[in-house]
Amino acid sequence: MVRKTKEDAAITRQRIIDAARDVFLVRGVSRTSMEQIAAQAGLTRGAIYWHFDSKTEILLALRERVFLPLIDRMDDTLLKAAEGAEDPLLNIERFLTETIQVLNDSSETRQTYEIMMIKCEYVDEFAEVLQQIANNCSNISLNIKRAYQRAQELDLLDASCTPEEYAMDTYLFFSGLLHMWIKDPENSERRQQTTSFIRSHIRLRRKTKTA
Amino acid sequence: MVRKTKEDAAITRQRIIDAARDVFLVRGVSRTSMEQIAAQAGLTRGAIYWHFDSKTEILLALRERVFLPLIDRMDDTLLKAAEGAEDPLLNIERFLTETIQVLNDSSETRQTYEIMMIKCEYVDEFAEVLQQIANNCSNISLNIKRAYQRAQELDLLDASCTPEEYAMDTYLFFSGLLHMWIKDPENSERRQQTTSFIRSHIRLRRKTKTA
DNA sequence: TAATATACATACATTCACGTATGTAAGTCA
DNA sequence: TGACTTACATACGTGAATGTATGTATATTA
Repeated sequence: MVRKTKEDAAITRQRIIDAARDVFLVRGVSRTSMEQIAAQAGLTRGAIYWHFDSKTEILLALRERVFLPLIDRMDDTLLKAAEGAEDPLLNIERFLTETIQVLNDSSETRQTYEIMMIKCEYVDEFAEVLQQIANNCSNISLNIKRAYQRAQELDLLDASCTPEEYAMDTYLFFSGLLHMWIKDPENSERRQQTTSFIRSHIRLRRKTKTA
Repeated sequence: MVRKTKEDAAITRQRIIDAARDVFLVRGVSRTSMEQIAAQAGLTRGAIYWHFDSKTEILLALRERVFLPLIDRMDDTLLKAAEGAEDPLLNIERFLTETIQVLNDSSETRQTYEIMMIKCEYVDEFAEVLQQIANNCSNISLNIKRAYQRAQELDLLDASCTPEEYAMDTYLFFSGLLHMWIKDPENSERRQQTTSFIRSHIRLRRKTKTA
């Protein structure tokens, strides 16, 4: 069994990505060798070098496979919050909850996030990834702001802050929440309270909160 | 000039740490070799191996030198917030502002944070560092909670959330703020607005905000 | 069905970083 | 003042990872 069909090759490629994710998670990206990835995938380095030019490309493939769908999903939810007829605050809450839910449901996503957050060094070729992430984040930030502006139009917002201020506060909350969630051990108390944290965060912003 | 006095040796040790910080920041911890650190410090690997057993020990020394003082300072400020006679909310705000101020003023602190956040992989020996950081954070989190409880006793808190909820929200805000601050480029717009972000975060919690 | 491209495995050469061993001049101490 | 220790520099051996070159059996295609 040497030469495979195209479908087989696609499966092999995915096997490599999955294997890399497993090894990256345990050994960190830098300390992971091509040999280790190959062994985990039940292949040799030759196979890996045929599918990928370098370890960096594997990591990029790993990232694209998880980040892009999630970013799209987040953008969608937030766009609904900004333009939909429904309660924008509820939609922002939904955006936060859904994102955490994805991490909860998909171990692939969860592990990839963990690798990108605390098992990877952003230098040289990888500095640009940080820039891409920043771009995604600023887009999310913008959409959160729009949603809050919509909420203000609907007179749902407490008057103590501007939509811009609420948006930044929520963005920073979200960022902190992701980091906490990833770094906390599985089934930790805080992880399970996440939904509650999100609810109180949103509750703070509602006009009728003292009613 | 070979053998130095004890003071000279201490200076050399510090030179190594400073050099390591410079190289770590550019090349990342894993890609940095002892040789590169030595060159940056104007020494040879022999000197480094005399002062440190491994690269990990240099990184730990680098961390201790910056983290411990900052953690102490944060604990102090928060303790004052929880026990002092002054407005606890103002003291929480001060805690946030002061911490960012340290990052602003001390390039050593700023660079060390950047290394720990995005130029370092938390695996093997370094997994325990993550645990230590978690412990520090949970202590900070606890003190924030106490400060909010004190604020509630003084009837300064808006009633929409409990002190625990406010504390977690502030902790997550703080965490997100640090990450944003470190990742943003120098003199970025957001970095300069940090004080404003903090103010509105605290303003949200004040009872008299609608007055 | 022959030619060619594909999907790997195997083999090889090179580099690089590491740890250690050894050298050495100056400081320290009795 | 001599013996010992310190604070490094230098030299050496080793393993590990890398990239590439080559081999090869099977798909694919004309």
